[in-house]
Amino acid sequence: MNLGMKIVGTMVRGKIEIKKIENVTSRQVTFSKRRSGLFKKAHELSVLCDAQVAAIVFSQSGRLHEYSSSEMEKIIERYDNFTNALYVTERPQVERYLQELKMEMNRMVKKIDLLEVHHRKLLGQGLDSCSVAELQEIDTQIEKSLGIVRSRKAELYADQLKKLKEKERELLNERKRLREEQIREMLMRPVVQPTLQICDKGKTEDGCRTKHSSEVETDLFIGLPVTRL
Amino acid sequence: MNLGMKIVGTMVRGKIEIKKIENVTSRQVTFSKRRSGLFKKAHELSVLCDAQVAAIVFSQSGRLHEYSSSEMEKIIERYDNFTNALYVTERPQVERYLQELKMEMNRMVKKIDLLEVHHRKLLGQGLDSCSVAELQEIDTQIEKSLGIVRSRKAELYADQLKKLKEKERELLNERKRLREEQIREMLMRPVVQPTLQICDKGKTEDGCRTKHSSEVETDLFIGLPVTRL
DNA sequence: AACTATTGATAACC
DNA sequence: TGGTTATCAATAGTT
Repeated sequence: MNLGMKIVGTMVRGKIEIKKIENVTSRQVTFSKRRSGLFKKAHELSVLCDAQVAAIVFSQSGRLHEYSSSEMEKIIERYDNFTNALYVTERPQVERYLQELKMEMNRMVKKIDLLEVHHRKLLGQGLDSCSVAELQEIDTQIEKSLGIVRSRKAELYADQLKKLKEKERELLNERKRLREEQIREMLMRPVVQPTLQICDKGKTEDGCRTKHSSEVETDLFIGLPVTRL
Repeated sequence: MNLGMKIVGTMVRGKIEIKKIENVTSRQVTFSKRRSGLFKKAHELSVLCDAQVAAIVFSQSGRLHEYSSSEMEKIIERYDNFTNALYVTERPQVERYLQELKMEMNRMVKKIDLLEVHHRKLLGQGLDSCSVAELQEIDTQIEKSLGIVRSRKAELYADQLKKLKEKERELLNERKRLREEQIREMLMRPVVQPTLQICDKGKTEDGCRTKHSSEVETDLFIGLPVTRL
């Protein structure tokens, strides 16, 4: 009956290209129809196949439309499980944890403040707000500390002194022992040795030179014999 | 050609009831076909109407199938915005935030430790690990602090002293002023007053008696006239 | 919002 | 799975 009204050409009634509908009214109508169609299909799928189905649609105007065969949050949570995202239901736990962290930080800030105030007072800063009684207390405290520090210092000095004395004694002993050994060696050594020469003082221009404050009258030169040109 | 094969009764080919398909194979086939149909419809909706569309489907076997016209996480995030849930995509942000908090806490812990160590040293505790140089430094610091505290104390004492002296002077001035005023009042008072009588010395047995070291020879009696019987 | 010609989807079957 | 077809469902264009 409507044959005469048919639009000429290939564009027959009902067939459309899948591309954005430019006519606003037409687009809105189509959106409404197809949206309900989509949700109907989603529902049928969920029922027929016992599947969990969710569909979320934001219209161009920004309005939210949704279908879900069961609670949407449950489905998104399940989806998140699959995609390793943060669970929606983790929120309370995360928030509790954040709360705890923040409280802990507050405690620390307070502790730092207290410490710093006291610390500064011990350093003689920010005393303007102190009463005489407070000042007296700090004075007492500092004096006590000074006493402790000084006695500790004295202790350390005494220790060091003791150690130095011990070392001195050791060194003296060592020197004595070395000197005795040297003399013994000199006396026991055969008169002629290949790598050992007796030189006159100051005659070596090169090589190691060892000098002992000993009673031995000649220096000993240890090493290769000096080649004289 | 297939007419003879038609299922008898009302259930003609192509028409089905929307209820769970019990035949497993049939259900799987239907699921597959309808799922792709759903996604196709979703896609067409998004293109035709310039909408943001997402579809999430869990098959009964637990497999995830999804369609989204743009990034799924963006869509879910937008959805969460509407429903006041924790954004799925917040996870990285939350984790970064947690990291920062923890680093901040570490910094604070270190600061507290440092402060406490120094603080204890200023209090003369835990000096065992200190070298002589450190001890000397602490000694110097403490002595300096003691100087500051004491000068502050001295300052406060001086202040108090000054204030006391001022008060004393004020009190003295006040006393002087009061006395002078009293005298002035006495001198300026008229000689005869209804309530003022001149009496002979010692003659009044009763009433108030005021005695001034003045040149006035007679005493002044202030009060009701004595009734002589 | 309702209508209907037409296309699109899909159940049943292969 | 993938293809075919009869049939029903969806919907574009219209009222």
